[in-house]
Amino acid sequence: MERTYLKDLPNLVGSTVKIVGFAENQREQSAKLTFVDLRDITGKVQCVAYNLEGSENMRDVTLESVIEIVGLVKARPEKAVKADQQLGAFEIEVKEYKILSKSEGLPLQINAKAQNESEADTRMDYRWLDLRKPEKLLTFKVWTELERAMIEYWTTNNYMEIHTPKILGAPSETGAEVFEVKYFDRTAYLAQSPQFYKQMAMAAGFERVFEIGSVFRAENSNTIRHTTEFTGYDAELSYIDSHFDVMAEEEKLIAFAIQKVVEKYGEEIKKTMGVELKVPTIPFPKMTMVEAKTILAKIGIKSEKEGDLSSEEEKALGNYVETELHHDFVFVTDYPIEVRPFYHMRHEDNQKLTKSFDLMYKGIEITTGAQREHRYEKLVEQAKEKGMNIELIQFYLDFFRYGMPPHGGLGMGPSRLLMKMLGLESIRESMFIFRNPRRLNP
RNA sequence: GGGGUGGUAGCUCAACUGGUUAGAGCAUUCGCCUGUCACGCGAAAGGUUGAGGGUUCGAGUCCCUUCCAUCCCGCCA
Repeated sequence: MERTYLKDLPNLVGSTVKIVGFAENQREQSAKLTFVDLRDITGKVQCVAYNLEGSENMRDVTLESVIEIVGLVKARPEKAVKADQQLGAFEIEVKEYKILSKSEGLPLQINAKAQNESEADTRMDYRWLDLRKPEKLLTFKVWTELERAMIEYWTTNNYMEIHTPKILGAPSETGAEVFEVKYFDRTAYLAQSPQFYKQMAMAAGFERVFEIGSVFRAENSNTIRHTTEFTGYDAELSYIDSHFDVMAEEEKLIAFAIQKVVEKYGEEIKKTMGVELKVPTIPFPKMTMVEAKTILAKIGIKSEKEGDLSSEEEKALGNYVETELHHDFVFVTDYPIEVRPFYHMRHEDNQKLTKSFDLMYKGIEITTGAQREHRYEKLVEQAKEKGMNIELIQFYLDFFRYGMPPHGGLGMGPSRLLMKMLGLESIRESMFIFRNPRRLNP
């Protein structure tokens, strides 16, 4: 007998079906009558076992056990439906059931009986149980659609997908700290970014590339928006005139992807998470760092350091953009060279400023991008000025010696984007499995 | 890495100024109950109060050390 998804039950009243899932709740009404609420990936249904012969009448079903039920789909008695808020107008009259895998006493409470959600640390220890909650599952349905839409955007706009090595002979120089790994008798590094290789793709004539891959940051950061290993979305494109071309691509990409998410899950997100997800308008607001600082000064946020935004400033700017410009996103451009890596291109008329940008979303940074310096001599000069070990990065500099198109690109953190899209309280909630400086399991 | 807050049963929490045997709900096990839906009723089991040291007649409670968690800052996406 074929398994039936719970969402399809309303069309199957009167027929006998086989359903499978987790036992979310169990109510022993008597020795002869037991209710079990079954949950699968599409929904929930109440299953009624009355006086079953040759079994324990579902009294042996512990919470979260995996069970298989064969039963009759019935409209629920009218009285029962009125009283019920949680479960639908249909139920299953159990004919037979099988416990496929019995659950022990749970280490955290995951059904409606839980008065408080378990602490984050406990939930992360038992992430697979935490994720059984339908609202947590939704995060990853949304992630899937977001990523699918971005791939659709990229592939229909002539980007090629690449996969670059994560074990590197030299750090990828994003400015972030790097993990060392033993590589036979040498030291290798985990990629902080596919930066060098997506630029190599430009040298290879790919013109436009994107990559979805893991990035590693050896930073002892303990905040709700940091993690030591996360998925990065990277894009790089050739023959641009400036960083504005990169920003134009990114805003189209994000608006397209969010639109797809809203179309598919907007209602469900509103219902389960209480968040009204808006499709952002194009173009996104843009301002230079100097302009951002001026605005912040005007609204009374003191600047802690020149040429960069503190997290307080990022939040304040996010609020300002939301209330004054009615937008969730804002590009901040023209960062000074001190806070940017050597490969960012500088303005022709101001060698102190880079043709770079960060994209802020609801007060946090989700992207860094720039036009890259593609002229070999200039690049070497900037690397030296930054005190780079030229020998160590010569393999990268060589990409620029035999003709390199002008290009630029960006790196985005989807887990941060998701966190803000869905109003999650921490980045660990938007990741399948979370890593921080201390957590290596599960 | 710096700072704040916290750590009590499997989970979520309680325990007044230090005071007898550290409690409750849920979960688990057992008993009762034909319509519950956070079902209800009864019972059992469950604890080195994160760890180590100290003060005291007496420490979950006060002090020191240490570990862990969490939030904020820094770093960054």
